Amino acid sequence: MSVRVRFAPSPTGYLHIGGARTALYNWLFARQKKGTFILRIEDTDEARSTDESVGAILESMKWLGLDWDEGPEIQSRNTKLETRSKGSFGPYFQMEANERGIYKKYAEKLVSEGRAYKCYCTPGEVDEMRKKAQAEKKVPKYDGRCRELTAEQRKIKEAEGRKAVVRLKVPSEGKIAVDDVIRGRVEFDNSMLDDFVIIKASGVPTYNFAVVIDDVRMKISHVIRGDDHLSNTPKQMHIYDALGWRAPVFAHISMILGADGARLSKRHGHTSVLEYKADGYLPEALVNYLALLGWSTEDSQQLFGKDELVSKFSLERCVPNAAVFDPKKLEWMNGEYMRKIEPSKLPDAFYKWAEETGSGDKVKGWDRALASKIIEMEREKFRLFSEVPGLIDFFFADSVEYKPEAVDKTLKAPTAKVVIEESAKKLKEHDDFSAEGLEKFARGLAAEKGLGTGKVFHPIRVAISGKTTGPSLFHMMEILGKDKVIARLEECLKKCF
RNA sequence: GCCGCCAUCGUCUAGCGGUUUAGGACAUCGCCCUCUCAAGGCGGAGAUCACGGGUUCAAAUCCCGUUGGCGGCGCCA
Repeated sequence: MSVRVRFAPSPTGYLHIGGARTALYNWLFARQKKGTFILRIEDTDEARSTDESVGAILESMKWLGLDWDEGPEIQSRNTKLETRSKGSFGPYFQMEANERGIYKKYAEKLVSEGRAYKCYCTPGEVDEMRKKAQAEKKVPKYDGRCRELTAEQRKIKEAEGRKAVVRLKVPSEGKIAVDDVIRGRVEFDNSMLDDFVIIKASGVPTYNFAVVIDDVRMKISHVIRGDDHLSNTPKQMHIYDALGWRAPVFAHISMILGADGARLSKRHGHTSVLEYKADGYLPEALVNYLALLGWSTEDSQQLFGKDELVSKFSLERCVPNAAVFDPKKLEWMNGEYMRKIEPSKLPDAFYKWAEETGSGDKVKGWDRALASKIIEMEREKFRLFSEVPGLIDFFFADSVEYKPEAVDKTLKAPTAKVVIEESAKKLKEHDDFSAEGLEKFARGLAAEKGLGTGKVFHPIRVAISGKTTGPSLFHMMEILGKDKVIARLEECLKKCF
């Protein structure tokens, strides 16, 4: 049997971290098994689905490198959206299938076979039933009053102008089992369930119904999805049952939590994949981190190339417990991936990021060739692209911004002033502005004044950069050049003493 | 409320009855390297394996219960 899996997001918001991990696990599994990975947009929520969300999801998938293998030819629909993966096809959309009457066809089949029935109760009436049941400390359920309606009674309801939903007949006794790769066999009492809606009054299928129909239509072999769906699975099992279909293999992966143990949400900071892109994370790093959130190898390996993830991933080694998202570790990992980028390619990668994320204003006015040189030199400092400007912009500034802590720490030293004065004066006569030549100069100055090298190096650093951190002092001076170095030393004498 | 899932260092996890003084990674702390920062190297601290009962010669590992966390109980997905 060939492996066919799908990622089925609902387009009601951006692709978030949890969804991205679900997509990744599906993708990894498909690639490893040489199977098919399908993207299916579950847009049956008529009120909340938006095209912007679809666009954001597709963009996120592409950025993460999670390409899908199948889908309808792109022609009429959403030509504005760049929806294609590697071929000339987009994702599947449930509303498209709905327009073709697919779900309705199956629902009618179930009705004609007596496995489902039309229900004319209004949402208000059903709500009342639930409230009443709850008041009696019973499971809040629909009471099945439309189950045995005669043709005559239906006619009357319809004449009243009532719109019907279709409900599935669910046995009130017995149990139904879900076999899950990660959790083993989980049993549910049928008495917990009611005759749930499979087709809404609008004619649109509900989530549980559409999922099952599509998973079967698309011959999905393994359903890998979030834990939050485990409680829905018995409903879906009853649909498989009623239709006489065999259920796929299930794998419910655990949830991702915020630091406070609550389900990851906006208040925990960034949760959308695109926000991570904007923050200057590398997709390879996010993928690696997400893969490790709930899955691991026996030797606790941390860094994986994508091919390695594909070959080593396994559903059996996914843990059943929820994981807390740790931004610190992601950041560390991103730094690892930054340093994996070939030094000569880092500047272009940075500029590409700046363009794509609209961060161009931060690099405005920079001499690109010079900036590239600096970026390459400072490559080990960067953990995120977004912190690059803050780390190197002092090279391009017209005047130095002196950090108070830096001034306190080094310029307060009694010898600092004379060091800067002497440097400014002597450097005017000094022509070798190579890093080596400058180091020789500074060491010479230290010897001449009988000072430790630190007493010379540090004040100069602060005078020309305004801070105690930064690149190697002499490389920094070389790049800045004679004129700027002297100007900044003089600026410092005016401003800081 | 009912049902379900889960429970090992602060965090991600290894562990699948004896080889464990419970291993790795992030974070944290210290030392080294060093003109600063970063990177790197070395080392430390950090978990009576949620708690309580069993089963067993032997339990982090198996079973039951309690507690706690999370999820679900929609004409949302």
